[in-house]
Amino acid sequence: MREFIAVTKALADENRVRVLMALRHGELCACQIQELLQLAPSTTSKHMQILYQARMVESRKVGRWVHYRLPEPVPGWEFITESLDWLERNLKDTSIIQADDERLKSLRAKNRQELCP
Amino acid sequence: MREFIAVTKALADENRVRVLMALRHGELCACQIQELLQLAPSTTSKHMQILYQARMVESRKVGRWVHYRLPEPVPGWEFITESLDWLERNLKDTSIIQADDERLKSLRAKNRQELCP
DNA sequence: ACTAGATTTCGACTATTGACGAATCAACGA
DNA sequence: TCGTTGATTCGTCAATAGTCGAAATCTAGT
Repeated sequence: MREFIAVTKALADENRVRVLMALRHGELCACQIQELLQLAPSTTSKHMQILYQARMVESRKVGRWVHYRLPEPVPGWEFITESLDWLERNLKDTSIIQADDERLKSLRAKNRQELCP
Repeated sequence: MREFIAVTKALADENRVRVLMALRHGELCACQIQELLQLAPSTTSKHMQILYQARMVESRKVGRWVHYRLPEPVPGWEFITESLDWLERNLKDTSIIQADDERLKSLRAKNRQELCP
């Protein structure tokens, strides 16, 4: 129950929901997430920490850069992937997410070089 | 998106999740919910208000008594019933909910008379 | 070792939220 | 009408949460 509530609390913020929706297209670097959300680096880091602790994202470090992605399905933790499916089904056509998806195209293309050199 | 976040915020509290799980067995009166949660009447009322405004519960008034129940499915609001299904699938076997279910048996039986005379 | 860049941690501030008791409102019965 | 009861609203407090800038940490290159 405690882990479940950690997930529901993680979902109770629009910026974090936007991050999860962005990650459904594939891994993103912390700098790309920060650029997407237009938040301070520290705020972005704090949000990612909450998602990480709720096991809603996984991360790997490449040099200075941290890449986040959605988690692999794990037996016993189906409620996490189910919640992510629930987000996708219901939010993929909303204007905020579609605007984010649009911006993500350029963010993913060019900012691999400019944002994460 | 705003309504969706209202739902995720409503889910971000254990007591409110417990209420929703309790309501899956059928309608409850405010006094029964209050008894189940062991919270002050004002706190209980505030929680139910949050659930009501997120459209996660419906209510009807009978004299002094207010009865709450889970909402009927409404086209365009599938994310609500989907969230409730998500709760049920993943929490019905947890100890907190099972303990609640046990207490609900007596609450539903006797307290129709003692709690809501 | 020094510099630069990315990220995290820290501290402060503001906003939000959960909890309570008191006050208020609505309904009911004498 | 008045007193009682159930529920809601209001006000207060403490805790939590989102945000920022500064500082610290980590990594890489020279």
